[in-house]
Amino acid sequence: MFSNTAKYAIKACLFLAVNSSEVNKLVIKDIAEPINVPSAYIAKILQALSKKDIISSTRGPKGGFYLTGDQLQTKVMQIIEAVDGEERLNSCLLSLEKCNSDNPCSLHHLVFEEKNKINERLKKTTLEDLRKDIASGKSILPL
Amino acid sequence: MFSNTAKYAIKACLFLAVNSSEVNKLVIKDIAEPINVPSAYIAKILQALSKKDIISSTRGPKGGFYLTGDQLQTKVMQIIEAVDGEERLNSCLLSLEKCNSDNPCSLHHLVFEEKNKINERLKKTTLEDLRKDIASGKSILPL
DNA sequence: CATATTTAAGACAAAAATATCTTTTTTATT
DNA sequence: AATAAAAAAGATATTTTTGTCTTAAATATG
Repeated sequence: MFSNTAKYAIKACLFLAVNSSEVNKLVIKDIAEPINVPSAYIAKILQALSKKDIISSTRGPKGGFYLTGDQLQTKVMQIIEAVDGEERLNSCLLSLEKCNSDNPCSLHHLVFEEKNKINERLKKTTLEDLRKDIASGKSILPL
Repeated sequence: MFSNTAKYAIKACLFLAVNSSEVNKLVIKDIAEPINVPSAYIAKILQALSKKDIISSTRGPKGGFYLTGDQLQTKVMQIIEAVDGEERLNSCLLSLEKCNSDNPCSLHHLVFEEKNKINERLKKTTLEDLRKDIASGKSILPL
């Protein structure tokens, strides 16, 4: 469905949403270990997310990664697109260039509606939403 | 969503469903070109599908690939699983080992229902079903 | 200002997926 | 029986994804 990189990115952002703040920054090691992702690799991903302003970072002693209030409003889809590009989730199941409802590939109607629903949710759901679910016990932090 | 290999496999099977029969076998070149997949690569995939009895083949002059009546009843999901393995479509979005409704990862409830619906359809829909859709103009052959 | 700590950047490495090439086996036809 | 056509099998090559390592830049603190 999405790449490993995207999964890692979502896990890391969620972990930051739950555990970080502007006054409680987290260093790479303290993110990588709990979410169970190679630390040099997640470092690269966090770097990319930071460059796209999806997360925040400061260097030096007492530095680390964190989310601002604004960044808690990031949609899950934005994270996915930031690392996987826009294509991946929106492309046709059979990779046809112009598959759409007027010119549907053979699997189009099998998945169209549900795929759209999922995409709509990913576009609507924010890190803050997910954080609340975790806080209330509705879901668990991904480890 | 699924691998390139799975997409290629589905395309090839659909092409066979529409264009082949026990008395009208197709050689690799005549499958690879129309569906726009590298012929040496689709050859390997067809080999694997043939070994799993999802398609049929005979060697030598007048040989080639084709589907039997029984094989037209193959479910799309069987093709996907034959090349991608069972994991890919059933695994958790965040790759948690034990994500389920009792122990849901943070994205679980965002996609659970729709993912299930899609999977159910892929498990139910046969090549013959898709062939009919194509014959009736409801969808197009993937090229 | 020197030092230590942290992310940023860039080069490099390994593994997996995708793709190709060569040889072998099967089989229809002459 | 010889030949040619086709898939099967296996080896190799390329590309992409995933992962690591090294050096540079920034910054807090003594």
